Parts: sequence; structure tokens; C-alpha cells
Amino acid sequence: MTRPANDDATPAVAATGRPTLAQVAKRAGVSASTASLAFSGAGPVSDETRDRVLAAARELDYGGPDPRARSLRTGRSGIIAVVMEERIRDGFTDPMAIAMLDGIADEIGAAGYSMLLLTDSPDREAGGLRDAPMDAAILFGCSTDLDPAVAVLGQRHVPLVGVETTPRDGMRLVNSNDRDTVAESARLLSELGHTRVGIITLPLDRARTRGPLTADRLTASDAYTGLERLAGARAVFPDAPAMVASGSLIDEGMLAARRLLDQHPDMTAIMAQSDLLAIGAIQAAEERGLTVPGDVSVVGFDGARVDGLTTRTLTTVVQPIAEKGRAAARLALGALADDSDLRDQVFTSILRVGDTTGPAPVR
Amino acid sequence: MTRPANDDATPAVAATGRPTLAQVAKRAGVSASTASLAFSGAGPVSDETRDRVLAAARELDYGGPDPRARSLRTGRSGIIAVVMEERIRDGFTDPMAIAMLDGIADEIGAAGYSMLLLTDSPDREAGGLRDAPMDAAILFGCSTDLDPAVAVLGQRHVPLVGVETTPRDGMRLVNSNDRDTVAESARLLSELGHTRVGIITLPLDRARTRGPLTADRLTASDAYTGLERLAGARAVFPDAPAMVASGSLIDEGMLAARRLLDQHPDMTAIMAQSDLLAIGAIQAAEERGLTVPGDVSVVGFDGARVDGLTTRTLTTVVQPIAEKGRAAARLALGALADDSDLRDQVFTSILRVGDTTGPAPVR
DNA sequence: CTGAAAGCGCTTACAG
DNA sequence: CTGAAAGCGCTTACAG
Repeated sequence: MTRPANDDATPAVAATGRPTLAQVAKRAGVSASTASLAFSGAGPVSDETRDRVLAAARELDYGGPDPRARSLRTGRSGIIAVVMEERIRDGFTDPMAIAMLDGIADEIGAAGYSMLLLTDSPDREAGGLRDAPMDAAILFGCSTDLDPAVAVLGQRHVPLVGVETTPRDGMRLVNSNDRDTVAESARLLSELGHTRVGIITLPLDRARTRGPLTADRLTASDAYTGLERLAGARAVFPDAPAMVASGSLIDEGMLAARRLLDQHPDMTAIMAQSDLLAIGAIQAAEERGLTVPGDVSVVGFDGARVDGLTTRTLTTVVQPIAEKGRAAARLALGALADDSDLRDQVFTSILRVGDTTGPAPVR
Repeated sequence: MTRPANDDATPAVAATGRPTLAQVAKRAGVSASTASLAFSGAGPVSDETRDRVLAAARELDYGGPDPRARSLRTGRSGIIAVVMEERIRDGFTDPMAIAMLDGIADEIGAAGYSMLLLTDSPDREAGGLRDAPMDAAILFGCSTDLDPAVAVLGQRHVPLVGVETTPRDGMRLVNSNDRDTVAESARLLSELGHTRVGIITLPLDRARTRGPLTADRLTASDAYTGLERLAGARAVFPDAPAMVASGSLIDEGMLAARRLLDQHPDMTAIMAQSDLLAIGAIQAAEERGLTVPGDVSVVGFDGARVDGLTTRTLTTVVQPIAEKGRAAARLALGALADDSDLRDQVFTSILRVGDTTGPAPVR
């Protein structure tokens, strides 16, 4: 196997240092078009020719067509961005976020796309929302303050899909009927005789401020998920006091429940906006000698398996989280394919009664 | 403000449907080069000209230069890939993975780069490792079976950084001295009089097979992290029985510890390869009436705060996980900048003695 | 089945 | 401070 001399006008090495398709074609003695076809399989190429091209590629250590050039030419980058509003650490603290991401990755990967993880900081000078290549974007998080990101991406004409967000022009939506299902779980409590009920909410602002939910904070918030679930609870218990957590964490649930129980010692039920918060609430109740559900009933939200806690079955709302992720991905992919029957999707969550709710105690 | 008529040869609308820089330049009455400069700020442009260009962009609803074209021209995509060997759900179950990703995102974002999340399936037809645009890649996970991914990426001439992986040609490394620190924690146990010690390891194969660690499984495994930590423990306790967990989870720690304690009722200490596994081991001990550290000492690894468990301080090895992520990102970024003082980095983890270890009980 | 040509949308020397 | 020209590396009609 002697290597043919490099005796042509094409530069021996591209500016980048990597070999190019043109060089491979030349060495294989075919045109660039044929070489391209040999790699993509998009057109008819004889086996013999294809072998020659692939051999030449091997000899030149060519790793395949450059995705940058390809994406310019085809108009597709093969990238779907997932935009979260917070740092990775915060966003992924919530197991629900992971599960949803998993659903997204699943569907996107199957379609040959990759997932770009972006943080919502439109002020950042370069990179990120403003500059990253993407064919579509999925926005999610705890749903506060998405507007700047939407503006930047909208101006770039990137098709947008929102998960659990306020409806917006030109943005497809994936939601679930949280408000209704939470109301249903509130009615369950009501039927069990509970009247003094407390609420623990997800973060309601970007700063994740912890503390009692005042009227001011309520009007100032646009955290879709938290507000929807709150509305569901208050549809049944209009005056229920609420404590805002700074994240979906067991520790936060404990903190919030302690304050709730301090301020309202006669409280007989707690509605938490996530399972982790609910577990924290149970721990807080138990640490002051209250039994669940004997003295206090606790309702959660999510229906996730929680690592390390196999002892009890939470009364909770089970949401199809991975399926929501998959639906968001399909919507994003569909927007690229100009799929005309793209429609907003509303998923149904289901109330699952476990062993953490019971009749209100008679005092 | 009347809009000038479109009276030129440039097509009114690009093939993609989005306006182009050329159209903006034309409308502003400047050359494409000047328009480009107005956006990038890379050269001198008079304020007046820049304003005209930006105004034209606004009128045409131009969202800024197309990243695809830019990246072809500049040779940079602005993307750093992070490659995990498993599905998102599995990879991110481990809070350590999240913390590291956070460190990576931090550093990458500050440099104007974005993070592409890839799963290691080199067999996938399109997309992913083979086709996604990227300027460099960081590989991590529980470190099994990275070779195919490395081969694909290497052939594409993508600079590679491995975190906790076996050294490989042409790949920068970020590691920590796990083996030594685990050995140190083993010596602590030894000095406390423990001789019958059990080990709970991280997954040792891709399938995350759970169960006793046999000689066969040991030789078959190439899970860098787990093997290193195992070697540290066995340096002090050569014959310590080990149980392989299928993930870094409290539940898994419980399962493994139960089996360990069943098979070796006289065991007085358990070394777990993660804090979550250690917490599970504590729960397993306590559920059979053993006290920690009275009857059984437990050592962990990671030094992470675990949500919902504020009651005790684990004896563990604290590793600078986010810092490792940042270092990996700097290495990747450095490779792009042809930074010549790029060197493999070895971090130091530190043994932190908590309240889960004590003298071996006299029986 | 193969090749010649055009062009995706930009940025960067270079000249003025 | 501004413009004309070249070219990044591909893929896709189109013609043969």
C-alpha cells in the first residue's frame, strides 16, 4: 500500500488542521458530490466507489463530514436547546426535572437530535441563548421570569415549546391539569373533615425566597406551577395559610412545616406542592410528637419514588412527568418538520390516596 | 418612517425564511462586512453606522448572525459536549454528577460556551457523538466502557477531557486521589480496632449489576472510580467482602448492607463508596437493632450534604466535586485555545471524621 | 451511478 | 472608518 503523492491544487491540510471531504474525494479519485453521497447514503453510489471513498477517509484520518458545514448547508443544526431558568445545581435538585429531561433526551435522541443545556441569562454577553446554534428550544423550570429568554429566542425565530408555563404567542405548550387535581386532593381532605389546612408551595420567585406567603408576594409572583397548584388548594380552602419553600427539598418541607405548625398549632392537614416537601412536612410533624395521619394529614405532589423512603405511601398527585418531557420533545421536533397538527398538550395527573391522609382528629 | 422599497438583486427572503445579514446590510446601505462588524464589535464602526445597521435589523426582524454560518467561518461552534455513559435518569441520580455538571456549566458559560449533553451510544445511527457539533468533549460517569465513545470522538479530532477515567492517549485527565484517601479511612477503622470490614461499591459494569463482588466480576470490570476506591479499602483490608450496588442510592446501600450483615454477622464496619450508600448502610444496621457507631461503624465517600438527613455527621471522604468539574471545563477550553500548559489534574480529597465511626465493639 | 456548479450565511484579511 | 472579495466545508439539484 503506497500512498499516492499529494499532487493537486487542493491544500493538503485545511485551515482547521483537519482533513476535508474535498481531500478525501480527491484521494479516492471521485468528485466531492460522490464522496458526500458515500458518507450520507442520500444517493446511489456503487459499492466499489463507496469503499474507495471510505478507504481514502481512513488513510487521511478523516472523521466524517464537518457538522458545522453540514448544518449551514442543510439549515439544521441537529440541536434542541433545553432552557432552565436557574443554575444546573438548583434546577436539577428536583428529581422531577431530571425525570423530565430524561423524557426529552429519549425522544430527541431517537430522532437523531442532541440536547443543549442552556441557562436563562439573556444578559450574558456571548454564548447561550443569544448565540448557541439550535433548531428549537424547550423552556422549563419553576417557571418564573421566562420572558427575556422568550424574547431573545423569539427574535432568533427559534420554535419554542414551554412546559408548565403561562401561555404565550407563538409558543407551543405542555401542561397538566394541576389546579384541578390539587383541588381534588383538597376536597379529599375536606371530606375527611379537615378545615384548618396549611400549604407549602414551591419557590415563587427567582430568588427562591423562603417564608410566609403574603398578599404582596402572591401578586408579585408569576411562577406558573406554584401558583396553579396554590389556586387548586385555595379553591377549597380559600384562607389556608401558605409557606413558600426555597426549593423542592425534604429539608425545606421540614422548615416550612415547622413554621406552619408553630403559627397554627391546631392545623390538621398540610398540602405540599411536591413529594419531597411532603416528606419534610411529615418529619416535622413527627419530630414534635404528632402522628401522620393520626394528628396531621399530609398530601404531596409528583408521585415520584423517593430514594431512602420506602416506609410509607404518600397521598399525592401522580403526574406523568417523563411523558410530559417526551411530549415537549415531540412538539419541538414537530415544529421543525412543519408538522401542522401540532397542538398544545394538557396531561392528566391523578390523585393517589396513600397512608398519609386520614380523618381530621376530634379535639 | 417610510420603508425603502426592496429594489435589489438580493433575494428578499433567504431560503430559510429568516432574514440574513446581507439583507440587513443592504437595507442599512452598508456592506456586509460593516454590518458584520456592527454586530460583533470586532472592528471600528462609527456610531452612526452601527445605529443604522441595528435599525435595519430591527425593521427586518433580524435576530443576529446565524450561529451555523458563523461557526463554519470561525471554526468554532461554541459548544462543549459532556458525555455520560448512561441515560440521563441514571447518570443524574447521583447528586455528585449534578454538582460536577454545575461546575462545568459555570466555567463553560463564563467563557461564552454552551453545554451539549450527550449519551454514550456510538452505535446510534445519526446525531450524538458522531454528528453533533462540538469544539471539545468532557467524558464522565461511572467510567465503564468509554472506549467506543473515545474512538468516535478521537477520529473526529475533538479534544477530549476525562474525569475519573483510565488514562488514555491524547486525553487530558481530571482525577482525585481516591485510592489513597479511602486507604486512609480504612486505616482509621483499623486503628479503631476493626478487622471484619465490609465494602459497598458503586456499579462496576454497564448493566449496573447488583450483588456480591466475585473475583470474576472484579477482573471483568473497568469502572475506574469504583475500582480505585475498592483498591484503597483492600490495601488495608485485603479480604474484605464487597457488595456491588446498582447505583449511588440510599436504597441500594440498604440492600447491600443487609446482605453484608446477613452473610457476616460479626462485621463491625462498613465502607461505602458514596455517602448515599453509607446512609443506606446505617439504616440497614439500625433496622436490625444495631447502633452506629456503637455496634457498626460506617464510612462514606463524597462529603455531600444529603437532603433530609441533618441528624448525623458521616465519617467520609470529602471530594471537591464542583472544582473537579470546573477543572475539566478549563482543560477543555484550554485545548481550544492551544494552551500549552495544559496538564492533567489530580485533586486531593480529605478524610473527615464524623460521628458514624467509633472503636470496634468487644464481643 | 457520477460530476460540475452553486450557494448555505457569515467573518476576515486586505485595500482604500 | 468602510467595502469588495474570498472562502469556511459541506449538500443538493441538475445534467449526463
